[in-house]
Amino acid sequence: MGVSKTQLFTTPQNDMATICKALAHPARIAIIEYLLSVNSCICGDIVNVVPLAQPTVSQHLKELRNANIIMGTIEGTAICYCLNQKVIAKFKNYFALFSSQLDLKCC
Amino acid sequence: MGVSKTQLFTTPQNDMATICKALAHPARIAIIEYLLSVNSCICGDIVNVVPLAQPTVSQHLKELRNANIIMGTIEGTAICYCLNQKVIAKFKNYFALFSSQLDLKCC
DNA sequence: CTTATATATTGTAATATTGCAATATATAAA
DNA sequence: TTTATATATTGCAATATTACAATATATAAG
Repeated sequence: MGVSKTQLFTTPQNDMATICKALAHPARIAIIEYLLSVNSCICGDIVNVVPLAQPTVSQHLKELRNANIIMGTIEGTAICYCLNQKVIAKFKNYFALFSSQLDLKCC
Repeated sequence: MGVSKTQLFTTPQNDMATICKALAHPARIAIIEYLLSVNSCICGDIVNVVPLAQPTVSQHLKELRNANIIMGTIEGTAICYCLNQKVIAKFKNYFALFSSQLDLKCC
């Protein structure tokens, strides 16, 4: 039907899927890499970092905001964007847990 | 247009986006969690673990296979599924790098 | 107030994803 | 060979995603 049956899964499962979905596009990966590379919040110029049209970048930023991966605050004509450390850390811890369980016996 | 402009981004960026996309559904997260919980390869019964119809589960397994996150080998009437430790580890290391860079000065 | 700049929203077309019934395939058991 | 079991594939409808032109909004500068 085109709609994920989210109600059939646990909240943590849905949470992880939501974060992954927000990262499931190279433009959004590029945005996050840029935010990490400057090691601070940045005001403006995200549009220049991503090789897509301005409305498209704005749309990708919105998805990252909706997933709580970044936060934006208005700063004059520009908008200051920051990573949400909590969500990124949560994500990292989840996969650290994954890989710590990865001493499988076969294959 | 509905197609991601992957050629505009780097290979690592596209790789990460591809892995995230494969994990961007609670059913696929559930499948991976199950594979981790049994701490081995499992033959059969994945369909019983996910509350969706058999063809739908088969489709989700295919996507995980295409993204190289799991591998399946035929074992009689069943199929043995295993996690691909390399890809999971790559993913984990990527986000470990992310979080190690997360000592931002502001926000 | 007017103009320039930065970002968001709307509308729309192309394509992808999700879910499942129906069906196919392939091996094991009888 | 026939039947049962496990998994995959096909076809289709509903919905979501991606991209961008056009337009809107909002602040700063003149």
